[in-house]
Amino acid sequence: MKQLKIVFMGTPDFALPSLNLLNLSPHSLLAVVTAPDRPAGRGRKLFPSPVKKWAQKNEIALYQPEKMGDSDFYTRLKQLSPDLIITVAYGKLLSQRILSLPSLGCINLHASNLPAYRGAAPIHRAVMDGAPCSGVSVIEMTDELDAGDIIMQEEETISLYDTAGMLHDRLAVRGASLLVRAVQSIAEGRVHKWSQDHARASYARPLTEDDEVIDWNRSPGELYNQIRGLNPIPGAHTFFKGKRLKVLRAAYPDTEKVAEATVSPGTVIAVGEKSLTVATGKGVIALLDLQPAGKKPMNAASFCCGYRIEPGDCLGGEQ
RNA sequence: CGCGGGGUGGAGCAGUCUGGUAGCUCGUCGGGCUCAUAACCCGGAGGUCGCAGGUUCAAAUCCUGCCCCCGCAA
Repeated sequence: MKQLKIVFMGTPDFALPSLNLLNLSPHSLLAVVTAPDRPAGRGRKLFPSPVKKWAQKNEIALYQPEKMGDSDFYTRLKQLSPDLIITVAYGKLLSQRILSLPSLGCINLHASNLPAYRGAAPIHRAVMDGAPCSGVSVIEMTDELDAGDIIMQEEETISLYDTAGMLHDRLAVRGASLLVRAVQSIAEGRVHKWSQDHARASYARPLTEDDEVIDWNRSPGELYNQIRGLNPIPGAHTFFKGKRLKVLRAAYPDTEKVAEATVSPGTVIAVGEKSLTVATGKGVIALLDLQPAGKKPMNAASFCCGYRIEPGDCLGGEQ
């Protein structure tokens, strides 16, 4: 078996399990590439990406090119002469000449069972859609986004109680394992790849503000999926008394028990010990965990204690 | 110097502008009612009001500095 020289590109937490496993593998991690530090958070301070922190802690060479087309970066990359470039949630598209630089090509770990959910937010979108399963795919990179041949793939069941955060963590770990096995197969020269069924491709659009606002006219099931699909970040939100109110968790709407709401969607039906029941377009949904703007997350009981919400009050509207 | 909200018994909040009795809902403890109860009634315990300094006869409240938490935006 050949010991591969690898350059890794990634940015968020999702990439860390992959880095850890690769670092333990017999292959050589030449360098790590991550997005440049940008002013972020309150006060506009500069924050390093999780991958950058990992690289510093593990003393791996680190690059943070502003642009993929940067010729200095390309030169350095070429000097490293990697056999393989691996990307895991890097956040940037690779230029054509970088794609063709490594002798064994570039591969990407994607958090879906491709060709479903290509693109930016596969985990959130899958849960928001109420999809029964997701997965992890290791693919060859081409100039088309997430469309290259599949090297290895595994399916992951999404339970009715999964949140995007829970699925994210599972896929990061499973993906790391899959990635290392894929690298191994490449090193041993026994890759059995297959092309994606492009006719069945779907895209996971980046999340926008509109995705986060709760439309109480939707059905309880749709709202339930939206809420868990956006948990823990960025969170689904509505408005209460003019202020933003995140809805972090709702009870699974049991269709046999969902009463028909006779009031307009968004109206509070009942204030219980454990939940806040709200009318929707086709029944009711019980909210469990909430977070008013400027406050920490709290359960429905705490929220009802302090915020004096009563049946008849209405959620929604604008600021 | 990006914008903004906040730190008050165990939880969530009001009170701060207009200094002067520590308030509300929930929880908790005890008692009562009840066939019974997480329901209802009565009663009790529990708070350095984030920290430090200042003003004042008097500071949760006004002034100064600091620490911490969070929402938006990126």
